[in-house]
Amino acid sequence: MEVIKLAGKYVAEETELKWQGRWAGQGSFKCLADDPRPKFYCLEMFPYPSGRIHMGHVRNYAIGDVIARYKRMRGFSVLHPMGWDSFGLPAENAAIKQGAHPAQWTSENIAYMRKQLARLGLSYDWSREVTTCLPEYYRWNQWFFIKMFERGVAYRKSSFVNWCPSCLTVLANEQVIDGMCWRCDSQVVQKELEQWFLRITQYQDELLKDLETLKGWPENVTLMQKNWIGRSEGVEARFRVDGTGDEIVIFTTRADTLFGAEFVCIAPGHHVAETFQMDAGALNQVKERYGKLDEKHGLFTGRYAVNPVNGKKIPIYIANFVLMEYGTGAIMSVPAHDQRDYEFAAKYGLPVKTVVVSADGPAAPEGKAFEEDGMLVDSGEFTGLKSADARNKIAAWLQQKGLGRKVVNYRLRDWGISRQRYWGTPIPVIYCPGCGAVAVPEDQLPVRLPTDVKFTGKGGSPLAESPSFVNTSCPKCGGPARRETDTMDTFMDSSWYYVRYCSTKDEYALDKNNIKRFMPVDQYVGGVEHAVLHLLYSRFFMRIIRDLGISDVSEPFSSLLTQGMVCMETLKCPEHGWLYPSEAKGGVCAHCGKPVEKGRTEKMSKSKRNIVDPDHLISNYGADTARLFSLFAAPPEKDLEWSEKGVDGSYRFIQRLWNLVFSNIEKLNSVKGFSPEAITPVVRKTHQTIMRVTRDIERDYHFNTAIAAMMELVNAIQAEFASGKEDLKDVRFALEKTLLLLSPFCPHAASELWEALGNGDIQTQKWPEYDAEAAKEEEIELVIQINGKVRSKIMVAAGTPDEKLKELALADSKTAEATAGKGIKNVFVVRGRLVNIVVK
RNA sequence: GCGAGAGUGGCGGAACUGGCAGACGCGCUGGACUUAGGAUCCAGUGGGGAAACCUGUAGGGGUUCAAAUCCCCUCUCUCGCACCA
Repeated sequence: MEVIKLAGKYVAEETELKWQGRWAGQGSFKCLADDPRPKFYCLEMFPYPSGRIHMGHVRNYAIGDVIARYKRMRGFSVLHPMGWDSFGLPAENAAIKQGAHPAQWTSENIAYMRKQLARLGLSYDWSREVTTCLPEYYRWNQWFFIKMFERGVAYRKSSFVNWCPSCLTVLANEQVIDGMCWRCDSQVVQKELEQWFLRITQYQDELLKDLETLKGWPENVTLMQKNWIGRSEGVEARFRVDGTGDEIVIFTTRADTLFGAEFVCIAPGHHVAETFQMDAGALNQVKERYGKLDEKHGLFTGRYAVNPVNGKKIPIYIANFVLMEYGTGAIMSVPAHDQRDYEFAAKYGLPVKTVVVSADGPAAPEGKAFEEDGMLVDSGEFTGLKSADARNKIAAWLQQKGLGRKVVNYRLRDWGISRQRYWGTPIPVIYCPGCGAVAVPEDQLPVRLPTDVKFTGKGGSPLAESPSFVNTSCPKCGGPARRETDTMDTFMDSSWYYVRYCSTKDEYALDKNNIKRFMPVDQYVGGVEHAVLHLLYSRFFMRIIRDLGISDVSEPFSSLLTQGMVCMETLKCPEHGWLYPSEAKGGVCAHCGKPVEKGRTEKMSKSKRNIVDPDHLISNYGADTARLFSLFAAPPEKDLEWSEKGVDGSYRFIQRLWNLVFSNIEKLNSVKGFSPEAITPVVRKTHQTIMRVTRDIERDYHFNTAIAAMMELVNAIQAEFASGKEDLKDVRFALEKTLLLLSPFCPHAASELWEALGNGDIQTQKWPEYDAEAAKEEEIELVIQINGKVRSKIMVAAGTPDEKLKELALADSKTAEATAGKGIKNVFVVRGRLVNIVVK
């Protein structure tokens, strides 16, 4: 090893394995709850164990690891755990395809990926590892479910659900994207099933309001949650159905347009629709187009509704664009002031009555509804009021007459958690013919997944196929009973795992003291794709945990960093389609020799084949390079474009530093223990670099500029050596500080070089301090502008007063040249930087 | 359609509260050392020009002594929501 080093060749693997072995052996990253130092909880979103990590993981975990290591050096007791979000469909699909049991498939994947993470040198406390598919974890999912069931937060109802005919399961609304399954892109259909729901809507106001307290979250994420919750204030108004005793309750946010209602539209599933005698075929047509975006379809019911404000009889339509799930499933249609109603009225030849006019601004363009607020006309006693005022007065009027009331509506719906799948947490409920749905008693938890299940992939819940699982006795009356055979949405698992990490594997899962010690998470790092799903469910769960008296915390994640995607150029062969980079060497297709077309840069994905395998990357360059490049190529929140050449650059930087140390190792070690005697340029640069790196990390983790600063310093050190006039004490000082700064980014190389300088373990070192005085330049370059254009630059002593700067600038020969014959109108001085002379 | 964000060299990206545009890296050009170089080191590198100098941060206008940064308009791209009444 020594020989290799002296030959000036940086060999990453050897060094990295050495340090990884040492850290593991010493338990370097164990976090103890009774540590007297202040805590810092640094968390990255745990992965689904799909088999191998991808570059997105590398980036995510590199970011988190730098933060964890930096905070350790800053004197925090850092909790930095890792685990596995290990329930879910792929394991089951693999079982159907390959016959391996999901448990086996999953644990093999975990074993492999754990090694991959270790190979990256990530500083995790593995004694807290969480694996959600293990009974010791998922029993707590069941426990939470029971607690929610007892409190009425978990409940059962029959409802139309989003059904993916390919995955053969129910999807949450959040998992339906443009009418397609989020996982397999199949068209989602509606199916009626008995389902378990969690009453997240009970917390909707709080979840909305507390978004304001999340100062450490990116605004776009809180905004997405806000829109998702979708609070809107309006009124419900009751429209009597003429000739029957029925009523249709509509919801509107525009009570000011009530006098302009020309018809009423109800959703195809609305209960009043069933009372009407209608052509079944025509009704079915509307139903088929329900929720489809293309065109509006309606069916006149032959009935009329009575507008409560003016007694006007208006036709009732069943319309495909009215959603059953939102509001009351019925609307009043005001074609003059709502674009959708306008289009509907145009299609079916219905009247358009204007009741709001613009006070001063422009009227609506021809063929469009006027949707702005304005002043009321033709609205009885409310005529002449402004919209906002009218909304209040009309609402009050309705309320007083018992014809309506003010309401607040939410877009958010309760969370359906039932899944007709095997590889998830069994829902701990027993159905007894006498007692109904009964929760499994706590002391009988966990309800384990049975192992005698066949994976056919055909319909229904696999658990129903296991008689030993299904048949049981009622916990209440002891009579024969059946178990619930659905399993839970896997988002349950990830909604509270961060709480589980607060205790080690051996400790009680919900230890209050541990949770108090570590919660909330100080820094959470993950992909923006979880902006609503996982992050909203977690916020909901934390409140459940709070209300169960386990914690005082409401918000689980104080600060959130959403890292950008890892992208790469796509390559395409006209004949063979997408190509891996290795199939396109030399710009031609490896299969047919045709020139390769370069496509646009897109998120790395297997289907587009624009991927880099972390294993290859690490075996070619090492973990330090992989980490360094993922942090250097872009700031964390932005997308990162992967570039092989860029990786070379990062590798070369480490190598340069490495060579700098080892080719001067004896000289450097001859001054061990000495400090610089004066503030020489390289010493000053060192202080400046510490300042910059610290600032860049503290300011939203701008690692890319922090790394750039370190590169500058290394370049400066190199120049010192190259000059042949280096002061050994100074360069040793500079190198040591560089290694300390670099150690969170490239921990292995930094450790090795630190040790080579005779310094022991860098892990135990503090983050370096800088001396602001020493960082100050003695001389500054004063920029002299004439009329805003740079005309000259002169060196002046730092701290020169403004008056003197002005004098110097005016005395400058180039200034004289440029101002010759022109009168000086004004002179502006920017302290210590610039003088701008304004001439005629 | 609504909402959010972004547009800077050949490329990824810098530029703190308006004050030298292009840090750092890649690429490229020239040179050194070499049997060799896709290694390493040195120098150069926004565009135009021999030079002084001119010009330049998507496009157009404005504020200012001074604008990538602030204001208005236009264009393009990315993301989120999308018949939510």
